[in-house]
Amino acid sequence: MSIQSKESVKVAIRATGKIVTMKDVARASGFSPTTVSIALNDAPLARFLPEETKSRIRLTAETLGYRPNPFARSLVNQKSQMIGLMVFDVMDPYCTRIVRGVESRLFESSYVPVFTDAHNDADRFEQYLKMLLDRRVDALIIIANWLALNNKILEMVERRDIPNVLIGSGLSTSSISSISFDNEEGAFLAIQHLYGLGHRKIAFHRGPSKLWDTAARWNGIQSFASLKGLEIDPDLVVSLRDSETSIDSFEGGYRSVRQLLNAGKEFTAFMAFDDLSALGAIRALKESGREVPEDCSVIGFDDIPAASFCTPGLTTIRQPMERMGSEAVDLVFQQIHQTTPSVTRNVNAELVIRQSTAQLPG
Amino acid sequence: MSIQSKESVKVAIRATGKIVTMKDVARASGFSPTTVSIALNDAPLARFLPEETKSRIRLTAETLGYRPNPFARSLVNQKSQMIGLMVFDVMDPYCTRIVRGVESRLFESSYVPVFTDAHNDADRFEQYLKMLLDRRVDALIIIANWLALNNKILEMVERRDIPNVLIGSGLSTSSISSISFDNEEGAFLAIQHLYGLGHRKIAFHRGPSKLWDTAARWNGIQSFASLKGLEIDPDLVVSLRDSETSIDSFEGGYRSVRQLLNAGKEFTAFMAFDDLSALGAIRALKESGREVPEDCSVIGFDDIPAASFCTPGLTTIRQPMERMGSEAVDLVFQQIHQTTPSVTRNVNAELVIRQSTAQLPG
DNA sequence: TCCCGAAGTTCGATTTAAATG
DNA sequence: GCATTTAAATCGAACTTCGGG
Repeated sequence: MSIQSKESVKVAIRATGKIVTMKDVARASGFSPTTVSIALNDAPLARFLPEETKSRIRLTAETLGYRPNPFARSLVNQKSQMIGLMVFDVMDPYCTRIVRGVESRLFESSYVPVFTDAHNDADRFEQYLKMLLDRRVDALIIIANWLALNNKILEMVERRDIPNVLIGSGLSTSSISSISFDNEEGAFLAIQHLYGLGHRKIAFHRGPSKLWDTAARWNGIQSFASLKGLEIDPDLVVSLRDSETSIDSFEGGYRSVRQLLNAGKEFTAFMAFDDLSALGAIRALKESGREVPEDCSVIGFDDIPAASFCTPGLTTIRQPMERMGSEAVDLVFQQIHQTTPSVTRNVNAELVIRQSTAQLPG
Repeated sequence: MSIQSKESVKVAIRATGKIVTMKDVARASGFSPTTVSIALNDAPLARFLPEETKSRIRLTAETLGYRPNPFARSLVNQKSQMIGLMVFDVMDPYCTRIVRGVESRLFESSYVPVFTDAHNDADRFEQYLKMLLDRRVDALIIIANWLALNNKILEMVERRDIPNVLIGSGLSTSSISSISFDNEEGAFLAIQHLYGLGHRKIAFHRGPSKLWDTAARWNGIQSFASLKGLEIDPDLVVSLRDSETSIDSFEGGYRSVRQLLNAGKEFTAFMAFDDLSALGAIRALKESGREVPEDCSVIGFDDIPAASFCTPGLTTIRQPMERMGSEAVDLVFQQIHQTTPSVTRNVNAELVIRQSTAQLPG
């Protein structure tokens, strides 16, 4: 009786916001904390507990509104059930869709992402890395491009020996996993598309030399060119500057096309480094009185959201970013659960045809 | 001597990845764990410790590479140093910039955001809410629009009595803080701009009735109209459907304009509900052979990134989203540190003039 | 010996109350 | 009694070991 009345007090306390602990469940159910723990976690020993006991414990836990304290739990098993998500720039539409992919897959699990954004700055990245490590995240998912190549950072990750995966960088070592996109194939598809529409005088926009992707895409272009005997006019090749951050590439595309136009170069198609620079290119073309795609076809790379929202819709090479995100999660889970060695997984490119490219008249 | 050699063993162990605890620092420095804790945290009692002691402890902690275990710490002081960030849809460009704002301000503190994305789904939102609460986040920052109005959810937040702030919803109660945007002012500025350019036959695009913003913006429009004696032709008012999620509004804008055009309505300007629907409107106009802004001016709302990347650049009402994000952080910190009551803070609208609006000829 | 259940230790810190010279 | 330092309790759960029927 007195126990009963104590319990109703407890329930009243909970309603006022007090936290219910396992001990409370134990008291209320009449079992010891040990038994409660075993029952609620379906621990190995739980097979010896009669169903009656287990269900009674579960019931009281339920009615008391018991929720295990994650800190206590993490303290004993040394797992945070959190994964560190490191992005180089959320404002970059490229990141956004990857984040979505990561989040979606993570939601199905009991893990939760701790979000960090490096603002395209290596120092900030490093600080965040330390923070995440201090917080004992169970794994690291890194969306890196410009700054991924900072060796100091990679070494930090390697030394900690923490499950990890790099998204969107060709790099991978014996202790660093990565999801990489087939840039070469993507560029090949892009130029193939333009070529198929009859274009021969194509202007090319190379990315920043610092960026891994640049070389790979250029290889794709060259392999198609040599396959078809297409000549690439060096005068029609412009490069994005290294200093530019991802979001600046709009400006870069704009400037590059103006530069070509001012120099009086003739071309019927422009293959941009990415979607943002393609949009910049379109702006420059329109300002000079040229219509897209009537006077000049433009093709981008990435398939960011804006590519479909602009008019004309931008033909582009789609990176399956959401899938890259979810596969990254799969990869770190493998490492967490089965201590799998690091691997590299590759995803394919896809051509998305919209309205910015058209058959060359004549 | 033997102590010394033990220590070098310890250091060797650290190099192989073993974790250094406070006890290790105590042993190595020759003080008790208590003293170490006091010294490293600059606890009140630290003022009784001689500088000599403190610095020696700090030094050994440093050389041993000691990092406090966050779980143990959280366990005693019942604080996670994490804040829950709840977004209704990361893919929505509206969210992205707010996330940046939140992250930026948070970086300066020792807090870290746990990221969740509701995918515009109330159930998913609720599940995430429970997860975050179970994880004992110290506060909640919620970017909500469509689904914020779900009372069940708000009640959950209220009952938990956890520091919180809602971004982008007019709502606020005695226990829910919010950052709200002056939609009325924004809409006023927009129509004022069009009016100032000479437009009188303006088509309006109302948002979904479910959405708080819709009514506020409409008020802004009407107050300007009555101020200037401008007549609003009911035939030129179209509404976005409720079922549409944020990202669908492109389609909504497109359909609305086609609808007007098919019905043979005449208008020289179109005031969209948001940027995405404005971009949809532009597509519809161009497909019908109308040029923007020559044949029809278009104004958006929000100032998402794509607004500046498209050609013509979209004139729009800018919501200071990054600031809203960082102010949200300020608000929850106030609640965490000084247990301030809930408040509502308002931020102002700003007109951003680009190329999609022009003086009415004649 | 077989269930079933519990006491006690551990995780790594913070904090109170007390002890040392 | 003062200036320093520390033993011991605590946070909440998991797990190992041990005892009673």
